[in-house]
Amino acid sequence: MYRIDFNDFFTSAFSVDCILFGYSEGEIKALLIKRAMQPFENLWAIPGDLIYPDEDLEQAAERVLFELTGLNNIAMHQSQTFGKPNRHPQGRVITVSYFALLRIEDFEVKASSWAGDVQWVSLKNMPDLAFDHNHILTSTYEMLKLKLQNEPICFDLLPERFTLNEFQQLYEFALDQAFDKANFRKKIKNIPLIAHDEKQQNVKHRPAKLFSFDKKECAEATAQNRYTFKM
Amino acid sequence: MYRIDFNDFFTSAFSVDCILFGYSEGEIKALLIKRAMQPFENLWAIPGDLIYPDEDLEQAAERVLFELTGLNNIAMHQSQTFGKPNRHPQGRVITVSYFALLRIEDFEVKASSWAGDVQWVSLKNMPDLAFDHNHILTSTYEMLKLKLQNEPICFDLLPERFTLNEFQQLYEFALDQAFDKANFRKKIKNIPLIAHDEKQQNVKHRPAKLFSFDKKECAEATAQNRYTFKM
DNA sequence: TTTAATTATTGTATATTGGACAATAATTTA
DNA sequence: TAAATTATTGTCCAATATACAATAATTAAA
Repeated sequence: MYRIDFNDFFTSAFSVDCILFGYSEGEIKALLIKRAMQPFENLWAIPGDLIYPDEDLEQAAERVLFELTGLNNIAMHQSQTFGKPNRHPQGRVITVSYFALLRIEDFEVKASSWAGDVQWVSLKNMPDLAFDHNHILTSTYEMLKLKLQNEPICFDLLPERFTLNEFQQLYEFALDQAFDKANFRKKIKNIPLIAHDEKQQNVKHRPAKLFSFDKKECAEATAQNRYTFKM
Repeated sequence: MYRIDFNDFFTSAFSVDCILFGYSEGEIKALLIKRAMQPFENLWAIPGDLIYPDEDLEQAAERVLFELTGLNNIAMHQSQTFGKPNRHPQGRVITVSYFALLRIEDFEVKASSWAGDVQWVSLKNMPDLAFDHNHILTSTYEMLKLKLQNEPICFDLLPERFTLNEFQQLYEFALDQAFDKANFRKKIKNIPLIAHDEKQQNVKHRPAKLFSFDKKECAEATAQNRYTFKM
């Protein structure tokens, strides 16, 4: 069989595209940049970058996130890989998409060298994006919904201590679906939470109790299939 | 030895690794090859190959499958992408894993140029594999279980017409879990099946009715979240 | 201090689903 | 014709889900 030389294969690049999901004003949004360079100059796009030759994939995703937001220590989750031969006009670039969930209020985005403008855009009002980014965004949102219900990623979005209402709202925004308060609390009974004595501050009504996530117990439960995040 | 040039990102290669899952004798197995070349010569490995520069990812996965089994028209499903910088001793190779479900009896595997031997190996009896293939295999099996319960991939494994028992056995083998016949039939009520008048042939007992999968109705139902494959 | 307003939290009654198991039906083989 | 085998359907009880109501805790205004 005909085989081209091994080194001839080393003519491609790979990139990560980082989809940052957040919610505010009752909508789930993605952080987009306005491209400051060709190709697709001035079009909105998912922030991403080529991966350095000695860099791990997840490491690259976290670097892009840091450059854009200054945020460290946010876990990025792998979604899917996109590699149609002509998806990038300047060469063969296969891209791995990663996503994270963020609290929009928690930080300020900074335009970086490769981004002229940065903005949170509602998924329901998405313009035409650069490259195949509309497709990547849609697929990754599906993956978010799938993983949210099968892995303990919900806690990446919440602050260390949170109220059960905040927990519920996360599901409501992400899945775009309303839940009954009382029933939601029943469903999460097998998710290991730690109840604290501490309460919400500075609210104009009865303050809610604060909870945190029991990571140790959850790791055990996960291994034994004892929890579910299915709503 | 391959040398990294930091100024040129186009110095990496991509491969696909194809995990073929099948079942026989009450066990779920993966098709492995014995490597006929360096590196990891003589070790068992997941069949895979570098992606040609003008080749789509899925196309590459299907090519590898065809070279190994002679099978066409089998849908390959993307699982995850693995890219630790040193996972391949000869250079930076990022690999995208794909999987398919097959009926072991339906075809004969052929050793190809790059495979000295080919064998179905039970997941419960897995030796040390080449590269990071044990890790890839484990992750991909988890993805199989996840997707089986969230997407209509179960029908890729079954023949066009199948009995409800065959349908049930697929779940039992893939998830490694037994189900009650009567209850299984209740659970699949929202999966759109077409009942035929035709029956099983050449069985030594009451023949079962044959069913097929209503792809059109399922596409609609999928879009509207009206079905579930959750067991 | 009292009361209205607001939200948190818990409870209850009913409907729906899940699981164990039994009953019946259809076919082949002796 | 009967025994054997497997398919298919039904039933009872337990568990879970859903709708909705009741109670509790707190703030703010009267």
